[in-house]
Amino acid sequence: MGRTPCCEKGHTNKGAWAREEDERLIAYIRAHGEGCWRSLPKAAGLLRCGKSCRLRWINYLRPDVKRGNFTDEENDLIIKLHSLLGNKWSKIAATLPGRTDNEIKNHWNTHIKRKLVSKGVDPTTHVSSTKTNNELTCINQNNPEGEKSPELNLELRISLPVPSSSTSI
DNA sequence: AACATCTTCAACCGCCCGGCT
DNA sequence: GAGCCGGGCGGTTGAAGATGT
Repeated sequence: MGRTPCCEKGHTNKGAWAREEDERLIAYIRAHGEGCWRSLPKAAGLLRCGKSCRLRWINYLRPDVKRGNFTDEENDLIIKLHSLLGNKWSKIAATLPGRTDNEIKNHWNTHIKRKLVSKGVDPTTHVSSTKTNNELTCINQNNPEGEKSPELNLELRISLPVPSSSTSI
């Protein structure tokens, strides 16, 4: 309550981005880099709020963003990370180069979640629904935080990005 | 062919956190 | 230490396209 909105009141565009808006945003960021999102729209001549620009750039326009076609390896990794981290989409995205938190979140909600349910696995707890109540009780006692299902026997390694020739810019 | 229903995903909303004054 | 501000995050919405009847 009482919090000022993220951008000045007045007419800002909402909804889908027009090609011209994309081009303006790309051109501005190419020229000036990612700076202050709040002042960017005005500087770039866009009738958008800063948050909208940031989201559009990060999820769609960034040159290194990979879109669609999640591989089996990526799906497996997302499932493992979700069992460890829960809905920490940005953390999960950080381990998948070129993937954004928004895309992973969408992919989880539309594809992976359903896949797990069809296999009888609870997508929230990652516990198989075929477990008996006793088994579930044991699991919960071993894992009061509910962060990780022991039976998953995860082998997860998170490593820093390898400095490679792919350093663009 | 026309309409209804379902699915997908880009984008918005509001809250939280951390840096700055 | 307190308050403000901007950035970032996660949940949710709704338009557009796909599929079913």
